[in-house]
Amino acid sequence: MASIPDFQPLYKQVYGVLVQRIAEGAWRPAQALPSEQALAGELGVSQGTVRKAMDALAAENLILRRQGKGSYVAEHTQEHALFRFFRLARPSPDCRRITPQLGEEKIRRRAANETERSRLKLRKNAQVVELRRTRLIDEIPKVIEKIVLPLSLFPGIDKQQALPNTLYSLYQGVYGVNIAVAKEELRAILANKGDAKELRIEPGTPLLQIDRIAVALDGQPVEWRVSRCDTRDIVYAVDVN
Amino acid sequence: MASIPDFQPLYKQVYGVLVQRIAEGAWRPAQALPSEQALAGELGVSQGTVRKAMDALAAENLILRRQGKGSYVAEHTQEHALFRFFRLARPSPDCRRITPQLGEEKIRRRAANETERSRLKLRKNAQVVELRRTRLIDEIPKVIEKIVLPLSLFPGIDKQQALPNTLYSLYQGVYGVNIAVAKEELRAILANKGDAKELRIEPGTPLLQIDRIAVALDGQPVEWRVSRCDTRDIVYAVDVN
DNA sequence: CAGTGGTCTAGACCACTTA
DNA sequence: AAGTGGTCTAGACCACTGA
Repeated sequence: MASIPDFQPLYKQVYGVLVQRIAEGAWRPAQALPSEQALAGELGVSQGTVRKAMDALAAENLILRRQGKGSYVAEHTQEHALFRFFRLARPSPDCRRITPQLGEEKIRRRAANETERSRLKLRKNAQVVELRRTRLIDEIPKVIEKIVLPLSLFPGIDKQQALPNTLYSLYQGVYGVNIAVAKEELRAILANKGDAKELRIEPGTPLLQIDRIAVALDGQPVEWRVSRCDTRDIVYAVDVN
Repeated sequence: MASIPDFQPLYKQVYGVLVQRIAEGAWRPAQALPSEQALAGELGVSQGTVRKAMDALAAENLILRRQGKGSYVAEHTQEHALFRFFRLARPSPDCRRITPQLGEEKIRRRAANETERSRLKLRKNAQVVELRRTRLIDEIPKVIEKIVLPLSLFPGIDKQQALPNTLYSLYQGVYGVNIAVAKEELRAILANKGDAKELRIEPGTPLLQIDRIAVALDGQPVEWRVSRCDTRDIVYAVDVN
């Protein structure tokens, strides 16, 4: 009768506890979690149950397990975070992933507009930080990015010097914000005059626009990013399975 | 010393056996596999080991498990296959998936050109079937597709009447070809005159081009598909995690 | 009711890491 | 050598399905 969200299996409860602790920053990135035995003892379940929960965490790239060493909160290192979210590659049959360089960068603080409040679920009068930058491939600008962040989650990020290539490691390391998933929407558009100037191309060149909302472990949207890419020499690569 | 591909864990061997049997069509789609107990007995391992292998199969959508009933080879039904590979949706905040209708269709048989031989790993003189069709959304053509198949894998497919909306269920049901993954490459292009006519738009409209190679369970590329989409009202949606 | 997959436990042994 | 995760087993009980 009761349509209460029914009791979860033990291993899912354990999973939930661990996610919450990671989200709270109980264990810093790259720091070892307690061993399976220790957690099993603390939580009063068998080692196998903890294992199943931790295997699920590992499958979602939330932790990294290494035989003989231990389990670690997954670290958004430069390399890692790049290839997790940056999906541009050379077209087949080459298919090599691309490591982009950073180009020009402008950052400013301002009030959120209506679109931003809606996409990022912000209150009226919320402040955001807007970052615009270009990314270069082989020294040539190929991507322009507009990144919008709620200032409340990232206080003083606009005063930070030298933002890294992959912001997600900064979010995680400095602000304790772990990105769980990113929802992307792709479409084809035409370069306007501003795009054309920054990318050194003709207005009217087709561009791939990637509209991304990054969602943290707790389900809150924490970043809105719109990228425009010149895909004449590179492609956006996905594996569907 | 020996860098021989080392012995696999038992459950991976079991996994391999099961994949092979599915690929061979030992169990037809929608037909029940033997129970965990039965397989464990037959293969001489414990039930837990079979379970781990089958859980992996389920995680990859190769089989479907249902408590109380049994495990089934995943069926590429219309609904299923559509939402697995057809990623067009309405832009946020709506986000509903789109079910496209079928429009015009042309099919012909011919020799493979060099690009096709390379993409599909075909021999010289190989024959292919080329299918061109449009897909409608709300009665308006939004996508044009060019699909190229090796005739050797799909004999007589060009004589088939009434090709379904989702070809993958046909490949699986009639030809025993199970699609394991699809590798997609996306880029922005401009509509040429032919595109424009079929989509009833102006030449020079930006289109999202999706270049997909579908790979079967045995690793063979079995379909090359190039889709061109008018993404002014719809988007290609991806979740990255 | 019997049979299925889902959960949970307990314990064994192995492979790898570090000291 | 001690501690970690990885594999494997055996057996228990539960929840769901269908005859």
